[in-house]
Amino acid sequence: MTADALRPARPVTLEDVARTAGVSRATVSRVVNSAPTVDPVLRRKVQEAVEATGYVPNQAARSLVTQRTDSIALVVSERERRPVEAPFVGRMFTDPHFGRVVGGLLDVLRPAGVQMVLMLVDDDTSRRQFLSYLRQGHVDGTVLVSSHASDPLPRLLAETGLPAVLAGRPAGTVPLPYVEVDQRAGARMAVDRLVSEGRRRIGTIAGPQDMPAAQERLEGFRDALAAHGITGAPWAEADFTRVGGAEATRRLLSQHPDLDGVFVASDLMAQGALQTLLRAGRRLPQDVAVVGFDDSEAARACEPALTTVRQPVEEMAAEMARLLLGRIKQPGDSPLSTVFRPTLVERASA
Amino acid sequence: MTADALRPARPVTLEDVARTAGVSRATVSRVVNSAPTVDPVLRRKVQEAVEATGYVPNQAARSLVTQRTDSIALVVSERERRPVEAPFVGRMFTDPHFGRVVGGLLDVLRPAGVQMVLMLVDDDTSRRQFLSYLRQGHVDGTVLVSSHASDPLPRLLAETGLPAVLAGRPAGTVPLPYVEVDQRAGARMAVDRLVSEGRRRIGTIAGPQDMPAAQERLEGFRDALAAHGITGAPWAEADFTRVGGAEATRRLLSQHPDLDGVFVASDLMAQGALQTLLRAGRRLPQDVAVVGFDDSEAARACEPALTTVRQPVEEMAAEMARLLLGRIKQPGDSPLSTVFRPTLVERASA
DNA sequence: ATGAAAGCGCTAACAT
DNA sequence: ATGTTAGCGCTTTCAT
Repeated sequence: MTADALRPARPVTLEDVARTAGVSRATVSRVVNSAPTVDPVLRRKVQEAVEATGYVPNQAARSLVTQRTDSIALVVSERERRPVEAPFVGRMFTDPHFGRVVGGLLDVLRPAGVQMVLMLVDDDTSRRQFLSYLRQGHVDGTVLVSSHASDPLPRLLAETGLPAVLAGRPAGTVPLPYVEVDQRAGARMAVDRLVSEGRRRIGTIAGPQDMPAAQERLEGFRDALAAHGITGAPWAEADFTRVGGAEATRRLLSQHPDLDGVFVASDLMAQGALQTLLRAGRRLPQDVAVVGFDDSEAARACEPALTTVRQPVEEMAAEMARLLLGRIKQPGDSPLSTVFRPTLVERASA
Repeated sequence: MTADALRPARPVTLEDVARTAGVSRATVSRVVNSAPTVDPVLRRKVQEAVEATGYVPNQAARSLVTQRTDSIALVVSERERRPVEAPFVGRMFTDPHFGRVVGGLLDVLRPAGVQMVLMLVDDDTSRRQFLSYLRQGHVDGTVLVSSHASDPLPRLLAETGLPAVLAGRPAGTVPLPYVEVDQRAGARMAVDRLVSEGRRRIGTIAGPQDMPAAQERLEGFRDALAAHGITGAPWAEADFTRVGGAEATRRLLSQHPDLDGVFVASDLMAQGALQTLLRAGRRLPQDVAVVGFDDSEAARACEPALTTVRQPVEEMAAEMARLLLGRIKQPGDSPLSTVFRPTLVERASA
């Protein structure tokens, strides 16, 4: 009946394990970090001591010497909100897209033992705070989701020289790897579908034209139509929200009541577009066929279910995590971006 | 033209600031941590030196000595998925609810300078990993979102004795504070609305009956109907997803084709319910009135827009953050839970 | 009010 | 292959 019976409140350290196993701290450290050069016998002994003591390494101490934290930041950068608007974070978090990105990242990070710190940047102060956080070495790298083209953060992030990956191609030229889907190819698939369904009076609801992704979807749309000999197709701009999509569709429809096909640059906006079309008495897809973009849950929730361009969000997020971990390991490697191929998911709306 | 011109790659430390300011490290530390006992003159000097050098404290070093990390974990605990199912994380992350919780938490954590680490627990391994992570002192506290009643995590978390707050009342008796909405009151509001609209043949689509929240919504529904002299109302159980809601409604409808009102225990399920009702040829709300629960974006996306019981998700999440920060500061305080009042949001479906 | 000095727990040379 | 030792950057007694 020794004092061992009651485990002390004091956390177990390397020292304790070393004493229990009858070896030095260095050896315990080697075993814990699975260094190759350890005698199998001692290794067993240490492993048993670790088990017996319930030892868990102290990350702060480890980081202090290794200069690594085994964690990365997922940074969501949004446009500053005016004081009138409510508290609580902006659009990104209420978009189902966000959760899927988190899921894809976690899928790669967890097996690698890397934690994810979630940060929101939406004004000068939070941007400054985030940048010091980075420079402090709080995290080993960053995945940045930036939602607007005028965002200075991608460039500032690149200037830190620290490992980072962008979700989507940035607006200007930023020397940072990014992951995205081939926007033009996606738009082309949508158009081809509409045309093959016999539609000729085709319009589009585009996303915010200060965002590269939205621009490319619009350009891809036009190029694809041109390939079918159609030019000057009508379009309206919206903000990637459902309500925005509904309003833009109203504008488009009032000017072009004879539309028989619409490419909507996001499923959320398409949800709004369907509402507007239905209320305007159009039958879907008989009178107007609609193709969305994303293949989010919203597409399935639509009535009729939405034919849409699938963006493999989770796979893309997983790739971002892989790219980032790679750059953390080999900071010298040249920044390699990845572009995914979209696919068309055929449902009822077109 | 000194060597100062080119800032060294080596990060600035307390030592550097001390030298620049001509004081000891201790004094710099006091200034940085705004200790009261510092001469105003020295304080200025130090502040200037901090500014000049661009000093940022090293969190690892600080944590090592303070035993605090200024970060908390947001843990999502989900039921283990069968190997057949795809990789990538489960339901929680694709639920718009999740993003709103994140938003509410961040709203309180950011001003407090506390970071949020996102973790997913979905099997024994990840549960064990999370618990060591906690015991290692990686984070100062935990917000746990547990999605199923059989989850052992709330109890295990309580047993660590570390600061923690639960999102929603736990299944058994767990000595941990929680935040939730008054589920029964919410169900009563829904029923009262349906009854006041003249409905008498009322049914409900309940959530998974192993979840306390789902149970209480069902009980509240029955109690409220009883208060109106209605008993034996039909019900069907679903899993809080849109598809599940659609199927459950089909079952309910086939057995009770004369229903004229339905309380659906979540907006997502209500979205599915509306689809089923519409396809069954019911006019909404003339033939069947529907009331949902949550007031999520899904409610607005419904056609017709969904009358629903609003759960102030962001406010509740903010309260969780406040509770947790309080317990981190005063671990002795008794665990105080908070129950929020729901409100009815009137739209077109009832 | 300030400084000197002792660690916090760990890893990585270096020595053996 | 193993142990010894010197820090990593910071806070916090303890003197002064």
